[in-house]
Amino acid sequence: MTETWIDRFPQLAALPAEDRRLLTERAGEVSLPAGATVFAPGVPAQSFLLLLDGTVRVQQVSPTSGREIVLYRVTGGETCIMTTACLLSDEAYAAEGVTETEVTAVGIPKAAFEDAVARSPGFRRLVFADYAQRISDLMHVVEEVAFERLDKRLAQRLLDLAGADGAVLATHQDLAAELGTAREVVGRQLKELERRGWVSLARGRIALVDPGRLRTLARAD
Amino acid sequence: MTETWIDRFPQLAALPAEDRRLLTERAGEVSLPAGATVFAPGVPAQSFLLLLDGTVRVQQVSPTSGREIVLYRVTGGETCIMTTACLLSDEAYAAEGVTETEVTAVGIPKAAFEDAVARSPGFRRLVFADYAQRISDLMHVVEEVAFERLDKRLAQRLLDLAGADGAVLATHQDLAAELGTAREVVGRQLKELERRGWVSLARGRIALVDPGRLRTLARAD
DNA sequence: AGCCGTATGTGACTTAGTCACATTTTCGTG
DNA sequence: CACGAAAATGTGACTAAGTCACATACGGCT
Repeated sequence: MTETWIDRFPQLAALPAEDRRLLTERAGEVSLPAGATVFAPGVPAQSFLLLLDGTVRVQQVSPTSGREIVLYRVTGGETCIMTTACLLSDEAYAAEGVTETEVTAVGIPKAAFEDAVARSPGFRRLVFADYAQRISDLMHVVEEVAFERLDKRLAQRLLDLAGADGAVLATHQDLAAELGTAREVVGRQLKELERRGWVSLARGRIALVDPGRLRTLARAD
Repeated sequence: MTETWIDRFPQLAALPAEDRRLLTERAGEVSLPAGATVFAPGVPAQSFLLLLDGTVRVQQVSPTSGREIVLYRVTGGETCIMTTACLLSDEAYAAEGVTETEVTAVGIPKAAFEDAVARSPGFRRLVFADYAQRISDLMHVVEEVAFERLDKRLAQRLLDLAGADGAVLATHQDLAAELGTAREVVGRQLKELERRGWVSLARGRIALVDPGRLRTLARAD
């Protein structure tokens, strides 16, 4: 038997052969360049999406101020419940999904998805687990925005976004959109972190000089 | 055939008799007094809940400041996805559900729920639609907290919470918990609304004197 | 009438967001 | 290589929101 995408996900690979055939037979692999819009308000989705490689950033855009906030990211092995939800219930969302890297994914047509949910307990578990995860993510965003201080949230984001070289490649505007705040505010916060010697700033790049201190700030009550 | 709870929900009543039996046979009606905790962090749920009467308020409590914010309300005909999600994927939530009125609900055991999801496309649609609705609710909260002004949000809440007599029975603390802010802030906002003659204040009661103006404020960009 | 718990009020202060610009950096093109 | 445009960042003055530490006020009970 040939190696298929399904073997790359433990929960799916563990399914009975019958269930796996159900999925592989009717699913098609798709690939998207970085920066592509996966879904957006007013654009109905037509298939259930399971990511293989890359990441999709899901963000909400303010209808009024034009400000943005990142809700969560979808990565390999995860499903994009926004498309699923649109597919299954015609809810209109104010969110949009954008690929951050090149992305390969598997698209399962609506009918095949329904079949799989009906016939495969394992697949069902996967889908529900993803919903639960996203709800958890959203609640975490609410908690942060409503209750946490911005310096703490920024420190956490910098740590999350840092590459292997300990630097974040992002503009102040990018970070403002991560946190749902304004560019100037991020600029001032970053300058304060630089004053303390915890980061060093360059155009489009923030080097984390003292990740330890940042971590302490991010964990502070 | 006797009238059962299932007949009260169009989506469920429309199911084939077979599917309906699946649900009614193994489900039990429960009833809770006002103010009861339906679920809370650390308390695992054991059945899928479908509300018949009353409302459950789902809120998030800040681990740090002790502040709260209301996420959404579950009312008749809706399911409590928090319990569902816990049931199906062991996610730990920071949210809690509290009955606001006396509540009657139907509890469907995990196994029966799984069966129904597998066998009944209509039931499946109901469950997924509820998930979609809650995700939509949560995104709305994020949008409000991150992007909207407090006076606007307060005006909207007052209109939402007003009884038939055009008054809201709530303390400043209650309203602060609705909006995820602090009591003093609500107090000041209310006083400003009173100064403008749009509401009149009494202990534990806010009378909406000029709902039209409040609506305009709530809709303002 | 006096008491107690709950609800509300207040001022001073910090943090965050807004607005209207000024300045700097980068990069492609002539 | 200079030039100009676009993108990124800086700044000050101001408003909005949240925090803290209290002071009062009210309602119902004994």
